[in-house]
Amino acid sequence: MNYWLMKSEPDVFGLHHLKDVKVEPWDGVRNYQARNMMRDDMKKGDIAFFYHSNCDEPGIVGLMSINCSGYPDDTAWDKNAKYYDAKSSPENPRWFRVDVKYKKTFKRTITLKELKADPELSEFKLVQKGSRLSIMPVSAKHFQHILDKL
DNA sequence: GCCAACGTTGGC
DNA sequence: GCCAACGTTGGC
Repeated sequence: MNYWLMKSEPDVFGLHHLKDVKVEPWDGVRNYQARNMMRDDMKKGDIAFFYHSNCDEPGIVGLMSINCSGYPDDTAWDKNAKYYDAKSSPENPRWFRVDVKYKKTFKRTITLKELKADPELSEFKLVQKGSRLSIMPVSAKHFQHILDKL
């Protein structure tokens, strides 16, 4: 089983939204590195941190599980969709998504500030300079270490 | 294949 | 709202 961290802006789609709907496609990702992870590496049963970005208190707010491994993101060929991409088609899909399932809301946010201050997490991509990946792997060791902060 | 211009992300 | 960092695009 693998561990992940996935970012979302709470004003657009936050953990509270996922809690309401339980299961949701993680669509609209238009970045090749993130796509490759969803397409090739994410498996049903994997666990992911839900990270709130672009907000007052950026950080990890809870847990979800991967409910379905990667499959084509059909919003890419929906002309009315925000992330429409003319180069993607049902015959030759360029973008992929997974389904995520709500698992848990933490009692408090594990803030980015806190993660950055932890020397044991210096190798964690999230805290490294200029990291903009919206989806990233988390080692089992880092995952447990972060959970232990609660 | 280089690289300048442009767009996006996301912390602050 | 600013801007640093990074990814993508497209001319050459």
